[in-house]
Amino acid sequence: MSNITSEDLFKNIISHAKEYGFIFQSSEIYDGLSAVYDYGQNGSELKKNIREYWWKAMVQMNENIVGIDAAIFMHPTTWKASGHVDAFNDPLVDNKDSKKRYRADVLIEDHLAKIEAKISKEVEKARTRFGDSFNEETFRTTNARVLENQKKIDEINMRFKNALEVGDLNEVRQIIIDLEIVCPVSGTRNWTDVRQFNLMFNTQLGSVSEESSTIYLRPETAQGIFVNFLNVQKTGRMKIPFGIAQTGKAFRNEIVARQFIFRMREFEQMEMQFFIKPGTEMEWYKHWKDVRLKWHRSLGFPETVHRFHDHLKLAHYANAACDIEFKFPFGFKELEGIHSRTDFDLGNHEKFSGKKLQYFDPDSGQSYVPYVIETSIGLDRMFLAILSQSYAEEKLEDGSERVVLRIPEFLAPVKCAVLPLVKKDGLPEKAREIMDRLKFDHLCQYEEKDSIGKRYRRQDAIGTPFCITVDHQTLEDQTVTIRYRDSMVQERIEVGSIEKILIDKVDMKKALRQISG
RNA sequence: GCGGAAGUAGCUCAUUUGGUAGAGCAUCAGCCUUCCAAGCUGAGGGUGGCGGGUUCGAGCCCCGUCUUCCGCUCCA
Repeated sequence: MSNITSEDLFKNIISHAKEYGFIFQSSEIYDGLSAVYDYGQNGSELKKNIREYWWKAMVQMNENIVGIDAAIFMHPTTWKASGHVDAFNDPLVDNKDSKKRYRADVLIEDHLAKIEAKISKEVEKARTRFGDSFNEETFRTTNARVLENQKKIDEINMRFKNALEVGDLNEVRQIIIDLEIVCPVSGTRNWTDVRQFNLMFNTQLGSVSEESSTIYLRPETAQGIFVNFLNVQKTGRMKIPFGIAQTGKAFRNEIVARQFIFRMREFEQMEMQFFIKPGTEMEWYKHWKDVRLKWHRSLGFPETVHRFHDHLKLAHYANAACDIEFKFPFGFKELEGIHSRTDFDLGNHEKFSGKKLQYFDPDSGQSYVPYVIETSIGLDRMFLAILSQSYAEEKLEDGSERVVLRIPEFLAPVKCAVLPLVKKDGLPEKAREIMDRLKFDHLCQYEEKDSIGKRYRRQDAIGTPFCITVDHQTLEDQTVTIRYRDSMVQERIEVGSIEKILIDKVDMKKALRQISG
């Protein structure tokens, strides 16, 4: 459809996802939960297949990459070491007029700096007045105006410190109001409440609340790999370079979460941390960029839907970083990140745990903290990429319309539908017989309700790549028609050859061969 | 988070100053038997997002709340 806007298209994809059992809003009967979604009967299959394809491509196809499955709960110190506790724990306040958001502590500190500047000015004035005989120390401890300002600073500091310690955000707001701090943009004092935006969800470990300690739901899976670096390296006798892969849920308390499953509070990551010798990071960085792009391209979508986006402003842990972006209906957006994380994580875990996280290099006879190249892809985003790229509204030659999901065959939720042309004359029995054989290899569906055309359309809508139709001729010569989702072409094939043909067409092997060459 | 819009059956939508809620499609049962949706008959399904208020009476008016969408803002 050429005249459909991308906004409408995206809306249609979302309703299609719900109508055909791919994605439901979480807790919908209770009005839903914002930015949390459930995968339905078809969605969970597609998601599982994507995960499996990633896992095979990363772990099964690479001798030097192994997988783990670390717990979501981790020791709280993990997140101090990773930088998540400090970096994402700020009290924020908005100015209602300018709509600008500020860190409350920064506003107050800026105000303190202004008072501090006043003091410095007094000191400088005095210095020029008194010349060589000037004693700054004495001046600072005796001058009335300096003392008054210093007293102000101390009082504010004390008040602010207390407020933060007891977590009294109203008091923080009151400080801003009492100090008559204005917004640099609007110049007004029209402030919202001060709010704490924590990136991480926390919960209690321990059944009795008084004895319990606060732990976090992991905001990324990577740290589960880093804290197990030594365990895996030693028990697996891994030699650098080697990688550890993991898929699993992560949780982020997003301030604004939107665009369907693109940004969710609970989501699944597929990550691989590749441990290397320091100094070799740029070549490995390039290597994994190439490898990962190849993986994406192996799905057979047009090359124009992917592009690299290099990060100019780097995160605290990285010395090179880029995204593989995908052309979603709402524009190019990050799908996978490839980061050169240096020895930031392992180094910090060494510091915080007091354990040596080093690798002994037998060639050089030296130990070092390995550098890390990370590949990190959002499974839910990958799901959305495949869903939106596969979705097509078609006008057929006879004037009718169909909605079809051209999901790569080996990822499709249902691989094959078995359909008796009519619901009598022994055709259902024959179809059941075929179904019972195929189900050992693939997830298949049997359908006998409604006209054959209607059933084909239903299978198109969930992306089933093949339909096997049993008709009267089948009973005579043991042949059926196989009907292709994308072309709608039908062929007559022998019943006995169905299994072989299907396996050939839906096997993941073909795609894996493509990326391993 | 701020501003705007919306929420009626599984879906798309009606119900013209407030007077006991309807259609199409879908679903289910039966009939028909036909290789690309839309044949016939019948049935089920809604305390109008939720809570409160005004009123003799609220899907409709008012307030709150939840969810979604759009714009802004934020994003390791």
